[in-house]
Amino acid sequence: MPELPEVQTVVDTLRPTAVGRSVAAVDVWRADVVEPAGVDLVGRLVGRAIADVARRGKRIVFTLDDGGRFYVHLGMTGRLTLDHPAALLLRHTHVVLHLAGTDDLQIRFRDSRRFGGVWWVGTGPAEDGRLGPEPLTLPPATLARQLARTGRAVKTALLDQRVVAGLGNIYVDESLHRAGIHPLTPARDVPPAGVLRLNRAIKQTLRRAIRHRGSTLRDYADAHGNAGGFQLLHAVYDRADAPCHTCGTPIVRVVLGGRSTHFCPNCQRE
DNA sequence: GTCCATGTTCTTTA
DNA sequence: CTAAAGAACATGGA
Repeated sequence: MPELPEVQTVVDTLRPTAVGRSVAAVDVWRADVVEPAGVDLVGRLVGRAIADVARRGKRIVFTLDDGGRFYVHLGMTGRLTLDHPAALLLRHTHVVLHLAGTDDLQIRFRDSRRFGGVWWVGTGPAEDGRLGPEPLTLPPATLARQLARTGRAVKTALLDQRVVAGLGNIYVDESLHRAGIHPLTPARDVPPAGVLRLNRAIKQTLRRAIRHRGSTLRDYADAHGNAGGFQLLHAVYDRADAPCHTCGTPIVRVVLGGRSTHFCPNCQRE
């Protein structure tokens, strides 16, 4: 569910309230969503202040005032919300951070499928060695280099977080449509002009989605519980058989790498 | 009961 | 090593 625009929106709605606040208590209702297994999250967090909340790829990275870091990944159905203590504790709420202060606000992590979780990173250098470059600041030459490394379908390559960090099924389909590139094109066969268009398309698509606070198809909500609005502006995702907004040709849905893939057969030629 | 789902990782197979 | 395909994880909605 949550891809870069959704994660960025959560960070943007969480940061103003969370930064500078101390953690008064931590409830871990399900220890198996916390990694590495057995880490003392309560001991690491209680009494510390939150110095920063940021995004890296699809991760929501918290930095503490002692340099300690942990991140939340929302998986498919995860939510990270700010709640008043009186708010009903909903089913599948796994971790609750109690913030110090007169309002006793809480940051709650809730995830029915539990593909997401909380990862304690520690105080060492940022451990994101497996993540590729950030798409919003990606130079075209870097994208070209990343794509040249593989002959997989460009759609599959862009879903690989080691190639570019933050894109998921929605925004890969949307970006390829905007760039006029067929999703099955082998990544290394995308011509230089196509890489330039793709680089622009990815940035434009993501910025526009962030402006509309992400896409809510089912579960996604920001830290205040509000849904996004970008799903109403999708060009191809979840629009199989509907007319392409550009040319009217029915959008095609195929399965690629086990993921549904949407494209316009007229605007995106092989 | 069936199929599908915005993500990631592992196994199998080539 | 590459990479494709499939399964696995766990839950809920249609």
